Amino acid sequence: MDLKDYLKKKGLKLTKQREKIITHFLNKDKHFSAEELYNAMKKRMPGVGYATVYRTLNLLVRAGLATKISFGENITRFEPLHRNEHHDHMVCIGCGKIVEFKHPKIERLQKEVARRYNFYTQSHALELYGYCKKCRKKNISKEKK
Amino acid sequence: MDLKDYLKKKGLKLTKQREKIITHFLNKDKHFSAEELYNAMKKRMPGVGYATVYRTLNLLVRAGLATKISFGENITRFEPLHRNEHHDHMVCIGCGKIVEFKHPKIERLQKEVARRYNFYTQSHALELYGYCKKCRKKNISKEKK
DNA sequence: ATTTAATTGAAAATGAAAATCAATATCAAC
DNA sequence: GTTGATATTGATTTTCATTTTCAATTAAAT
Ligand SMILES: [Mn+2]
Ligand SMILES: [Mn+2]
Ligand SMILES: [Zn+2]
Ligand SMILES: [Zn+2]
Repeated sequence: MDLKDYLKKKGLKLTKQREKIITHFLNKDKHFSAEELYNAMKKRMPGVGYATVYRTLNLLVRAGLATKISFGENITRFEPLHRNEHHDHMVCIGCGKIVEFKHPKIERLQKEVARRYNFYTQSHALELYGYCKKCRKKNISKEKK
Repeated sequence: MDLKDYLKKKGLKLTKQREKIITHFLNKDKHFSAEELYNAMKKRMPGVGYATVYRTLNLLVRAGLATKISFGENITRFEPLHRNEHHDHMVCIGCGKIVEFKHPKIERLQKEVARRYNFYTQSHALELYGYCKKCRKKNISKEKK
């Protein structure tokens, strides 16, 4: 964990709640919303406050250990960055399932477009919205009724 | 305008404010936020209410003449759909400028990935965040100071 | 012109996220 | 280990974007 380095550098403290929230967040490989993470933490730390979860999540972003992402809902989600492998997302609008994928060729073509427009890209977001295999099947059987 | 068809079909009415808001929105080729459009309309229709702008924008989405998009800010933007040509976006995080681009090859590769994962794509979002040429220059000259 | 239902603007309500603040916990210095 | 400065906590309030409510107004079909 080079979180400790960050905290020391900034004169911040490692509290019990931070430790537990961060451990939970970084271990589960999910795209947590603040609410989801809060609910998960309540079970292990009944006293936690909502605000602490928000604060910790933002701390992780500042420390470079997480990023904010949004999947078309009007809520912010957070994604651990410790694996540090860039990827994009497929989001099932039926069940909410999120599938990660990599596609180097697409990445390359994105750079190409940017260059064409004299645009200096810092980050990008690519999301496919649709139905996963399961939800697709469900939809088809519904339509038949 | 096949907006009138939609209104008739749904038993809705074409009011003065709707007419003006919609005309303004569809003519300017911008990615309006509700607030921006409200401010633009206030000048032409001092009495308009904020709620009416929101309602009209949502009406356009329901009618299939606009879509909601979000560019990483925590506000919703609306994009006219009348040209009906799909495109993706480059967003300048310096000046807010939005550049539209098309890249059929990227689109094709997206479909390919989806197929690979048995994912049935309904829509997608691809946004490049970075600096436009102008803002790039500004940044460089700042760094030198 | 009459009637009916949709629409409007103002204000209140909502929901996610951030800010406030008094009480508490961390941790570096002793 | 104790102390003390200061960062953090949880509860609460505030903010901000968006939606809802509601009484008054307006569109448009008859
Ligand atoms: Mn991911
Ligand atoms: Mn556009
Ligand atoms: Zn699904
Ligand atoms: Zn710019």
